[in-house]
Amino acid sequence: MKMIEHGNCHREVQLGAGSVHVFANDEVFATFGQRVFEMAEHNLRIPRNVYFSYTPDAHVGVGTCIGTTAVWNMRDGFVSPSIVGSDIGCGMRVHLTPLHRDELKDKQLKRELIQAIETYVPTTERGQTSYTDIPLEEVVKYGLNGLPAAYLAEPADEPGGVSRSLTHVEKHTFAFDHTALAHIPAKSWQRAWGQLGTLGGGNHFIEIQSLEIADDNREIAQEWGLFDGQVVIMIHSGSRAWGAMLGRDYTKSFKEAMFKWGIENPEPSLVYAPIDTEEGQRYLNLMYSALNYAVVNRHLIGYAVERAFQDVLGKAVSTPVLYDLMHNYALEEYHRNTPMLVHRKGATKALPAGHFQNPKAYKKTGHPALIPGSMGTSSYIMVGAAGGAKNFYSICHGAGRIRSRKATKEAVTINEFEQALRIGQEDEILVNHRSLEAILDECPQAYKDVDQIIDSVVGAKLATVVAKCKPLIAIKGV
DNA sequence: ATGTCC
Repeated sequence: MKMIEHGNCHREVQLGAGSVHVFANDEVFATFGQRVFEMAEHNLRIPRNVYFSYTPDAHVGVGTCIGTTAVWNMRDGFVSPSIVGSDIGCGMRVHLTPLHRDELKDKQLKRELIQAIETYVPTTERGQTSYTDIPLEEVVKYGLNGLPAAYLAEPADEPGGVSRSLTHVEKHTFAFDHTALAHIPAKSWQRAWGQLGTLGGGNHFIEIQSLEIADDNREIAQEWGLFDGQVVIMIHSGSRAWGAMLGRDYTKSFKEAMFKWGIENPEPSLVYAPIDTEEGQRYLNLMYSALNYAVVNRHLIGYAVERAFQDVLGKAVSTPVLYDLMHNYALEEYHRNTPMLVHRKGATKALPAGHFQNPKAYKKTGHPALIPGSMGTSSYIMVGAAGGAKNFYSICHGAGRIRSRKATKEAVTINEFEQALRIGQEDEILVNHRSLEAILDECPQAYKDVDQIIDSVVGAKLATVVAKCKPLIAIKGV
């Protein structure tokens, strides 16, 4: 394998059709299997690629690895539903609480919190929305701005300003050509309506965590309203069946179009089309609808968790949002003075201080980049560094799987899972599931060591740590 | 990821 070393934690691996930039320390790089590079090689056969990279959490996915950043010029580029991935708009959200972890020591209190959260956020039923008053059409068209005003009642940062719910998010509305919505069957509308504000399964979660501020970033932490021992709410969810349906349908229609155009690729699940085609445009427009859905879905989960906190701890508890951002999408961004389509599949944008693309609230510091660990290990709140420019400001999206779901179920016992959650010990992580059997494939042993992943991102000067988030409670769907 | 093959 031909390789150029670009300095700490950054290698450029040269393959037949182009190069993949890999951001990983030596230890993580050694875990990258041959199939990951084969996938890069196949993805790089998509014409006129401008940039292709892996973050340290990269692992094999359908058509394209999770942990990919792939860039084309808007003018002559390609869009790929496979590089966006199936959970369009999947992402992270953190809400702050005024509580210190010492106020959540009581196990009974934590159990009450779990129960209260589960009354508002269905984790076992598939489509049991508690928001029957919310019109889905407004949500997919206008995102957070499509919600009834009562759901955006969170106070503004400045007197007379707009709700933090609209200012402390990556984007409150993704605008697009709504005529594309006419292609969506009634059944899909109905299913997605029934899922608004629900968590979903797999790696999705609600966690209650406590913060450890990083010494080097105390000023930014203070600016963001973070303090040592602070209890925060971290949410990981996506666009549910709405995005899954679009991913499935467009993979099929792109495949037919590729056949028609005579485009071939050795990767059977990798589909793509020029941006400037009817197929490309229709997919992009509907992808925006899924981004709108996903942002609203996480917002409603956050809204519900606040109600649960108030039920258990009193009405005075308020939980303002810190930030909401995604790690699965393709969006137009300006890089090198050129409009480009940046695909991120399991990759998180992390802009540094002063970058023009930051939301107003975070222009000065850079925006928070929210990185989940696995159940039982820490998550991280990071901030982009100037060195991130070389990777189009992409960092990791989590620990990254090291074992498939099937392999995990075969390799790890319930007892080992319990040990990883420190069940029965002082710092035990409380889980909503009575039996861990149903979520065994989500055990910490299924994931890479998140600290090695973070070390790689910091080592490559892509971002720095603002706070480490230690889990107190983990709520998972099935 | 997804009422995971109506």
